[in-house]
Amino acid sequence: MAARIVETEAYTGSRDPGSHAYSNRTPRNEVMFEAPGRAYVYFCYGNHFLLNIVTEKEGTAGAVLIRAAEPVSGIKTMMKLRRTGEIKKLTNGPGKLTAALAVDKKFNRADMVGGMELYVASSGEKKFRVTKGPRIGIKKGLDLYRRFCVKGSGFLSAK
DNA sequence: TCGAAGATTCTA
DNA sequence: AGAATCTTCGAA
Repeated sequence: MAARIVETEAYTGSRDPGSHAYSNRTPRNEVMFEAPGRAYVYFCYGNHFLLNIVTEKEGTAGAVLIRAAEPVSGIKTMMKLRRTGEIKKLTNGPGKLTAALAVDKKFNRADMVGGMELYVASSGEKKFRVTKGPRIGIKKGLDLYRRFCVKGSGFLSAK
């Protein structure tokens, strides 16, 4: 299965109050300080996994949260995993996205560049507009406009 | 060791 | 609008 990422949010380390890596380096956010291109998967609210991609060089905390995507292939499988028949609800939220792609804790720290099971690749597309705005679902760092989405996509997160 | 908070989602 | 649900972190 594959999906086209349409919405992301950036989280940096020490300067970003909304980031997990803001205060201290802990076992959980450890991955954010490691080599770029890794996956940072984190379990939240007792029910949901959230998928991030580490972006900054080793030693500097930074990651990009994948908030929403547009299903491209393997849609049947995703519907099974998500238990819904509506394509638009398959991956239009960070927790839903991980459920649809079967991403869980075992992918934490996984290589997303050269990885086999989970990886990111360029679609080659260059004709789309990106809009930015305040991030969603957090209470700190709202003054930082680090949410980026593909303008006009019908697969953006619900909130 | 305990309590509180959290980058969410679904249901009533 | 509110609950479900559980891991993680920081304080005691």
